[in-house]
Amino acid sequence: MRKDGKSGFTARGEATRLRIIEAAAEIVYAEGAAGMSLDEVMDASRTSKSQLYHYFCDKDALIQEVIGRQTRRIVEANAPHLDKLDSFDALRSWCNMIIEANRTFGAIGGCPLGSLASELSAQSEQARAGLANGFEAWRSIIAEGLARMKNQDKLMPSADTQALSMAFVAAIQGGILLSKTSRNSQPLEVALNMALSHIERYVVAPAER
Amino acid sequence: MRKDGKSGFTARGEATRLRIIEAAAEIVYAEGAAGMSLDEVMDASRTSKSQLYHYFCDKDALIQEVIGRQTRRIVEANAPHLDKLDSFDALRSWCNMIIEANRTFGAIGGCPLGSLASELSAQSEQARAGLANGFEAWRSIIAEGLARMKNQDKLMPSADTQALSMAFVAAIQGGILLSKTSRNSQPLEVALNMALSHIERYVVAPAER
DNA sequence: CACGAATTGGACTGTTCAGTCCATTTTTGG
DNA sequence: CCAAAAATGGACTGAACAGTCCAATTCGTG
Repeated sequence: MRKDGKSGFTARGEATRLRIIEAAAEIVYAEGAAGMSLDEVMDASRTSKSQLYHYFCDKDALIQEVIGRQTRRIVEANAPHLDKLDSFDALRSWCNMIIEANRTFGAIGGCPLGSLASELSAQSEQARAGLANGFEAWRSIIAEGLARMKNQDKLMPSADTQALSMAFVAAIQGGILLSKTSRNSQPLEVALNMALSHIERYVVAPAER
Repeated sequence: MRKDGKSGFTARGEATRLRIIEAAAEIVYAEGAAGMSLDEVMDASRTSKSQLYHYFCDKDALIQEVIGRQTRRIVEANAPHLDKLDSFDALRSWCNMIIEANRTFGAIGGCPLGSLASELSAQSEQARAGLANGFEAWRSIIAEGLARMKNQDKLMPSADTQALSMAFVAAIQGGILLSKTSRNSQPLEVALNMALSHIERYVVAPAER
């Protein structure tokens, strides 16, 4: 047995494992965790039952991996924007990216993390904890971006970056949910405008700095 | 056959029908629509299979009734507060009611409408439409309350009550989702504070009126 | 190359579930 | 009180599904 990293799987095995998670993530996004059948995953990932149970101890374990993958994807998609947050305009353009992304991919399925959180938080403590970590990771990079703005004197010292970032995630989630339900991007736009205004109160006017 | 109202069922039949909807609503709230089995509904409502199919053409039709029931309950719970909205403080105390209600009943299950919307909007066009109506009914009574405040010169004429009410529902939904996932009421509180501040900008100061 | 480990194929099982069907009981209106 | 309609009981069916199991194949390494 060759040890590649610490996974205990060979390169081929690891590739299969990833293919399964990828396929499962898509199906979960489209049909929910309860709606995903292992047969569908087998078809979509070109694997067999024994492979599924070779790499994951049961369906719940696979769902848990899907949660991790979706968290990583969201953080990866947002970090580039948040890492160079240096003005209120930059914040606004990040919001526009979210609106655009929702229009393009999420108009029907919504936020992959939000949908899973809604479905699983009350059903599985393990899933709930994983999803809470996911939201926290997301909120955290937003908070860091805001903190950076504060350090650059773009935001007032009184701005509570922890609370502001949390409110932002809430606005995103609520907006996406209403947009998905009404099939209209307006609720998300309205919610993000609220979140932006909320932060705008703490923006330091150019003259002041 | 006696015609009671327009339902086509006798009083006993109508009572059975309601008992089924009530039981289904509780189970759906606890386990989701996909997680609800008809056998559970039968047990909880003390009915048989044939009764379920006598009153509802299939499971989807029953779920649709559950959506209607939950909408009505939310509107009924909020209307008393929103009908006498006459100050920013009244708005604030309505928010406190929401936080309290969430702590008491919804800490685990979240918002019955929000959870269903998240689960079903992408799966069933009929359910999505029903849920969109539900959110719209809720938003609408909030908008009416804000409009009343505007008529009483408590809010500036420039306040867009339609957009403000929509943002409020988004904040509620996002806050409830994060609170349910993190098992902490703080996200909901933070989100509602944001929504309140957002409206506070349009409050007419006592001196001005 | 050979041997053990990793990987894969796929049949099989037991359960759960939505939906069907027919028989029985209860109620209603004349 | 009696026929017709409404309401109910509950067995049954077929499909979907998670999970098990054993055999076959491929791969890595000495």
